[in-house]
Amino acid sequence: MSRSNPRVLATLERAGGFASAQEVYQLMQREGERIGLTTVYRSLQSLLSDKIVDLLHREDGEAIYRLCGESHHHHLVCKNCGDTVEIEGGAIEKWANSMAQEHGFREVGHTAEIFGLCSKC
Amino acid sequence: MSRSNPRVLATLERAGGFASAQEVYQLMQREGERIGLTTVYRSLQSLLSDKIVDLLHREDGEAIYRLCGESHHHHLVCKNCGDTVEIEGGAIEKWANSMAQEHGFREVGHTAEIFGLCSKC
DNA sequence: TATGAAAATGACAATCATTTTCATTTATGC
DNA sequence: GCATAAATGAAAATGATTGTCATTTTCATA
Repeated sequence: MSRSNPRVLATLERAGGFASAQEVYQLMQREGERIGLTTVYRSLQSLLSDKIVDLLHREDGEAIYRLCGESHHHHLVCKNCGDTVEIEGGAIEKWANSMAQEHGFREVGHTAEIFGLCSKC
Repeated sequence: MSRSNPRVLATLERAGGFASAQEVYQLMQREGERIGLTTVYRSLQSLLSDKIVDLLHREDGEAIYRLCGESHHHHLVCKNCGDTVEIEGGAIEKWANSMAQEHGFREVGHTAEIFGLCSKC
C-alpha cells in the first residue's frame, strides 16, 4: 500500500488546491523537483482514498483533484475563453442532501459546474 | 462539413438516450450495422453542435451523450454498487440561471451529479 | 446518362490521460 | 550490517478520443 508523497500535496496546495495530475506533475518539474509521473498519480489516489482531496472532472473529462477543506465552492466556466469564477453553492448542498435523504443514500458528495459564455465573449 | 449519420441518432435513442460513443458503436456492431467508430464520433459531435444531444461525463471521465428533450434530470449514483436513480433538478436550474445572470454569463448549461452509498450498501 | 464538386465514410495512426509492470532504491526493524 | 517491506520511476500497456487521408457516395447540372 503506497502512502502519499508529501511534496505532491504541497504542490497541489501551491496550485490553489485545484489541479489535474498532469498539472501537478508539470508544476513540480518546472520547479526542479525530481519526481515521476507515476508517483504523482499514486499520491493523488492515496490522498483521495484518505479523503484529503476530492475528485471531479473538467469539461474534457480530465480528472481534477481539489483539496478538501477548501471552502466548498463550484465553478462558472466560460466555454470560449476558459475564464473561471468561483461561486457559492449553498443551494446545491441543500438539494444534494435532501435528494440523498429521500432516496436513502448516505455519505454523499456531489459535483456541479456551470458553463456558458462570459460577458467578454 | 459533416452531417450526422441518422443511424447514430437512432441507436442513441434505442439505447435509452444516454450512452457513450464506444457504447453506441458496439451496439451498432452487435446489431450488424456497418459503420466505423470514426463516423460514430463525428456524428455525435455534430449532434452536439446542433444541440440535439448534450455532453456530460461519467465518474471515470468517459464522455456520455444524452438526447436533449429527454426531460432534463440528474443522477444519484451509488459509489459502491453503481446503482443509479434519476432525480429532478429544478433547484439546480434556478441556481445555475441566477449565478449565470449575476456574473453576466449567457447560454449556460450545467452538470450536477450526486454520489454516495445507497441503502443496500 | 455522364460528370465533377462537395460531403461522408472508415481504416489506420497519432495523441493524451491514466494504469500496470517490474526492476531498483530507500527506509526500517532486528 | 542485513533482511524485508515500502516507495519510486521508467517504460510499456491501455483505452478513449482525434487527426489524416484515400476512397466512396450523393446530387445537382451539363
